[in-house]
Amino acid sequence: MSKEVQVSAPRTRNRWGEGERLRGEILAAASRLLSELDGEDGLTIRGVARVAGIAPASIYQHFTDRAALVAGLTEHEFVRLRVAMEAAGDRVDSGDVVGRVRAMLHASCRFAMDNPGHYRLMTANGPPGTAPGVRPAGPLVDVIDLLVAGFARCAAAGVALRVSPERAAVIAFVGAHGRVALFQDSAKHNDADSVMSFVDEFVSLVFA
Amino acid sequence: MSKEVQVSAPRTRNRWGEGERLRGEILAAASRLLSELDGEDGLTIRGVARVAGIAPASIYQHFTDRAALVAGLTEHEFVRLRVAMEAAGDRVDSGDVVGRVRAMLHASCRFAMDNPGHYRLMTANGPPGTAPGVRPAGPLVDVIDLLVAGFARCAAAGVALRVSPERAAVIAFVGAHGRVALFQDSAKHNDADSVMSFVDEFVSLVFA
DNA sequence: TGTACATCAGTGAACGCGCGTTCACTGATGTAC
DNA sequence: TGTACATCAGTGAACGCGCGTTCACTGATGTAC
Repeated sequence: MSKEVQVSAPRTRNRWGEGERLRGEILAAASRLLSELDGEDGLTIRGVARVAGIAPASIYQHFTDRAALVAGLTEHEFVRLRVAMEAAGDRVDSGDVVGRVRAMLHASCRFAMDNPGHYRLMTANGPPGTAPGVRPAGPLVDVIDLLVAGFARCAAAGVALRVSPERAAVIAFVGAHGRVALFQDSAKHNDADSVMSFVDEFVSLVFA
Repeated sequence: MSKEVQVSAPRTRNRWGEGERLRGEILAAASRLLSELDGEDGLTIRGVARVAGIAPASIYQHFTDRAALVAGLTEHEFVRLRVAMEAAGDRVDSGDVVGRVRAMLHASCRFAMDNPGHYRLMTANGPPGTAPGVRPAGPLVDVIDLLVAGFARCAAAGVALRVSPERAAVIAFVGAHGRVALFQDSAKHNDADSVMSFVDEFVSLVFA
């Protein structure tokens, strides 16, 4: 696999009042870069600028420094993940409550497998330390809340759970995450089918 | 927290024929460095040399390049993890088959929580891709095999499992890993007790 | 309508830094005769 | 026993590189009068 990264054609600058568009282009370039070279280390100001076809200095009009760029990208990708999970859930007949949960989990696995670099970035740096007693916030919690709601619908529909919906959600997500993360680079164990069936097996464990 | 890293006192060189000792000192220095600055990026040849109190060039007598140093450290830490898990298992009465499995899992969680940098290094770069059909090898598989044996002893002792011992081992380890990895930086959710009880809950799911 | 000025999007060149790696070396300790 | 040489553990200085960041700038487009 080549380490070369495609450099865009020379760009034409945005028109007056459309300067904010470059922010999006920068995030898109960063996202592309992270897909090709996985690992946050490869995600440099200069590298992103090269992919975006702009001068490194231009990035500083939209992000105060490298950390802000990485944070911006992370948030951007979390939105993508949540949207993908919700869409996958909605694609399943609303009567099939268990199927909806499974579909959301599958979507998160697919996201992780399709975007290993992004996923690592998103999960490597967890949410900042949370004071005890306070309900933690952060994008990860939002994702898990999607699953909590899903399991709660199962319980409401009369599907017996061995644990609470909150617990089930954490167990399922943690399991899916662990599975994908641990065998990320193992060709044999990370084909989509075996991951999905592992996750299904996992889910079935929380049901009575 | 200070970013300063304690620099050793000027060292006295090893005696004739004892040059190999420096290899161990280098690994120890690298390990220390990884404890204080977590993240593989901080693990530089020059940084390790500083901590070890030697010249950067000296590292090249024991490791061909930075990658070899990182690989050496990884292997070194995997040995530590396996030893810790085995010792924890042996500390439990051999009649308590379930307790032994739990103890091994707890030991792996404790290792991960005490050495987040090391653990990330060990699990971030999974084993190299394995050809389909071949049983994958690698240090991670060795760790999981410890658990497979543990669950197999449970089954042999008449404790009913909902899945095969192999499956149970993967599920338990993946769950523990996911739990620790996902909430690594979240103060509220990563105190030892809550991790251990989460893992116990997890383990109980695989039993009938 | 012209024209001076303000604002915008974006740049080129330079800075200092820490990095991995190489190379010829130093000085102590062993060995052959 | 002496002495020449080999081997060892480890070093100092230099190399070229890519990085994050800054700063004064350029040229196009809008606005005030």
